Amino acid sequence: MTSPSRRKFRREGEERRRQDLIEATLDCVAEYGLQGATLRTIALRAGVTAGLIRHYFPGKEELLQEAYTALMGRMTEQAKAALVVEDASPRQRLAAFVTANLNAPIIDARVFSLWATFIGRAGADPTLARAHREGYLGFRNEVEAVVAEVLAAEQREPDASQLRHHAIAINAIIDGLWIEGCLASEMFSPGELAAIGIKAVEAELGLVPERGEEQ
Amino acid sequence: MTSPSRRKFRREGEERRRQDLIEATLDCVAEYGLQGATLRTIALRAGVTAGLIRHYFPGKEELLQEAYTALMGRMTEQAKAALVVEDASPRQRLAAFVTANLNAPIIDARVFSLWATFIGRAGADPTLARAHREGYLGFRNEVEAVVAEVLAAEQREPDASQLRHHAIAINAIIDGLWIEGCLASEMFSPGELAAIGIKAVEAELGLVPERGEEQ
DNA sequence: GGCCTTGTTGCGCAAGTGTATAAATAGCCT
DNA sequence: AGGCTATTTATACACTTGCGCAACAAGGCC
Repeated sequence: MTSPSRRKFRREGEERRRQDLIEATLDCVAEYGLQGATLRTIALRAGVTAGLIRHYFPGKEELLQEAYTALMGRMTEQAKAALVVEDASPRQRLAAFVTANLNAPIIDARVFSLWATFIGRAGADPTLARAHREGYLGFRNEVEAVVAEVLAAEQREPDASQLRHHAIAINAIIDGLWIEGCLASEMFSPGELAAIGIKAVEAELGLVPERGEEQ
Repeated sequence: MTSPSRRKFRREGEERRRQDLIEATLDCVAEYGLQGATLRTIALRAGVTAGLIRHYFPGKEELLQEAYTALMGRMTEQAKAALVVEDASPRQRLAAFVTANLNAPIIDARVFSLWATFIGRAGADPTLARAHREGYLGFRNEVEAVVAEVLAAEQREPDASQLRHHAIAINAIIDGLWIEGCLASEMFSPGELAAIGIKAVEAELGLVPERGEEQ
């Protein structure tokens, strides 16, 4: 009676298993890199055996694709969510947007590791390149819309080219600070990155400091 | 006489071979990612057979380490080189620095792919993390020095904290624009990124536009 | 309760991996 | 020209990889 030691298991719903497998994949990529994210490692993390993966995904590549899509979706979703602030002036919304993007959970070493690992393949993988492009443009368009509101509230009427340049610059400021925050969070005191970001963004837009702000 | 078909080869100097192998490694990582950079692929690219690699490097890991070190060295060297401009005002040197960092050869898809691939492992590999930290701080200190000169020339006397914040912000602006330039160079007209960068940097420092510049 | 579907396991396979080591030969020294 | 030596090739090996497949059992249905 000692021989038939087959592993016990539970049947999970399809959506649940797919979610778990995708999450396990992201965990493995973040921790061990693309090379360390093997089917067996992923399966181990998800609490199943490797063979099961092929029951839900045609192959490893498709699993990675879906994992990256899920990651990007979550990132842009979180970022944009910071823009919906009730009862706030355009300028306050912009500041809240910057602040949200320069604090947890968007400043996060794991997410950064994932982003870098995947984006590094964008040059060779057109699918990744397009995914990034869409995410980036979506993000930038959101920024541009808020910038337009902020400047309108200041009675200024920038043309399309100026608006675009502002959006590109502000996007760069946020991205650049985001990277540093993720890579070396202990080098900055809490809220410092957000403060730097807000000042830089407001300087870019030529906004005068609000009364009560120190120079 | 037909049997002894052994591959012909040339003996190269040690330094030359090491350089070639490192370059081949970077090529493979940029093109196929860390997982695609196998010893056989690297050797093929370098025009030798796989076994030779172990004659120059203790193992694959050491080869990758040296390749990354070489890459970082080249990047920071190029970036800093843009700062040594003769007969120029501090403000002109800062503008030249921004311009140099937002054009070829620093804006380059291959270099970006390499940077992202390696930096994605920084979270798990302390060696990489330290290498980045040193490169980043060196870069930022250079920026801070120029900023100090620029502000001094404007008769302004920022304290250390303000100086640091300016350097962090300017660094972020350059990094953020660099990424976008590398990932989607065709989205920007030539010189556009540099123009955006210079304006953003000068706004951050509160410099008034030079006469002759359009708004 | 027994059956039936299918989610899940376990194992095997061919290809590819990094490493080790012996055999060959290119090129310098004399 | 001939030999010496260290660079280079070639082959072997143990291991991991993604994938295919057949057996198995969990849980709903009658």
